[in-house]
Amino acid sequence: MTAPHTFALVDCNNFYVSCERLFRPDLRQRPVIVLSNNDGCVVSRSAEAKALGIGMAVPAYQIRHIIERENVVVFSSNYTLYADISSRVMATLESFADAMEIYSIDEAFLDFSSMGAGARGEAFARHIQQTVARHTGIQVSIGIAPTKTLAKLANLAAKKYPATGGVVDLRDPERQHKLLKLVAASDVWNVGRRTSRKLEVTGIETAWQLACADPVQMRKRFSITVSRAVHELNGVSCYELTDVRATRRQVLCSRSFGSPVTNLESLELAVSEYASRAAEKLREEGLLAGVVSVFVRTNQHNSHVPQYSNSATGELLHPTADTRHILERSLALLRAIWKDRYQYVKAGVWLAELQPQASYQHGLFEDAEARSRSQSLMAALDHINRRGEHIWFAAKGAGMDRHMRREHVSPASTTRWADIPKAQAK
DNA sequence: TCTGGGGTCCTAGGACCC
DNA sequence: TCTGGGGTCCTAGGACCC
Repeated sequence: MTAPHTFALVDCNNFYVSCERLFRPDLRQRPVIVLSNNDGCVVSRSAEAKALGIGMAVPAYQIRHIIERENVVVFSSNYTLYADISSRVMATLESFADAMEIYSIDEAFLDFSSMGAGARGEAFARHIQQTVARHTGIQVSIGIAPTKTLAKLANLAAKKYPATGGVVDLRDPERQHKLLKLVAASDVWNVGRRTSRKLEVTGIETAWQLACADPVQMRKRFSITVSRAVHELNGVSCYELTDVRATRRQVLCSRSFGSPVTNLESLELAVSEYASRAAEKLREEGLLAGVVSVFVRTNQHNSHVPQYSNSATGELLHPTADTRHILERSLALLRAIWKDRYQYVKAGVWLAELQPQASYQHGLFEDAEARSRSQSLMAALDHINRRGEHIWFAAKGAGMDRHMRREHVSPASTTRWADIPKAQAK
């Protein structure tokens, strides 16, 4: 018999808001929110903002009255800052377990399985909490359990009930049952809005009822995902720790426009930008792409406007990370799906069939010399762009970012010299 | 007027093969 | 005229996550 798993899910509290507050301690008791790109939706809220009834993912314009009446502090998202703080948090967490999976910018699963019983309980979790806070200023919540799904729920409880001090150890079955009866089925990991509505029809409303369901029946009536959720709620682990970076399947770069775009030239400009950025991401991770897709769409939220949405996919001649090849193919694909007389609000570029550059065997008819020249050119390009003196290929222009709304952005406090706060000398 | 961006996994159905 | 069955692979789209 194999030893039972122990997973810890560590999740940063109100992550983006917490990052902003690091440099604005004056905002500690104030309601603060962070908006998505284009200042579109709410993506992070302080406890005070949640208390005002501001929901997650709510469009900003719908809560304008609350913002004004309650004097809510609003930030545009500053991903450079958040990524930087995130990597500091993750570096700290890494030292506490043999294996770790970075699940998102503000969450990581730690594997406590191989650690001694004493070194994986509540006291150890509090030690992790304190260390992260001391190193980064960020508060985290920690849920401990025998499956990832239960660890997620433990984390939810740690956030929901202040008396826990942000740590819940859910290894004890009695405690599991108690919690499952308190939370809704829709709070379970991988049970989204769609599935929870269907579950309700069959009389399943709480996590406990879901846990009591027959996994074989759930597999038949719903999906393998729901059946796994049932197993995991019963302490049977279906999801192992995975190395996300090593298995990455796609690279996507897309953006909504600040205002609708009607002419091909503007779309070409946007797609060029996204293709360039996607190619850069490929190179950052040492990958090559075999396939590229381009998509465009009109505003699906506005029913008064003619709707059009389309995508096109094409193979690259050889697997490549060369901006020029990806750009050329992307623009050809865009022209194939572009139609006149529509108001476009979004476009994007996908790269797929990725493989590590290191293991790539080039084809018989491929020009090895050209490939080596391409790599040198791309390396030079990346070097210059990292210095902040952006250069680009002719098609790219000065970029669509000019059109993006970003009215409340904070300074790049930790990544740009000029923006680093200065200590006052007395 | 104003509704994000970047991912993964699963499924159904079609093409194709023997 | 009658017109199988089983398998694999691929793709588009859906559901979900943060």
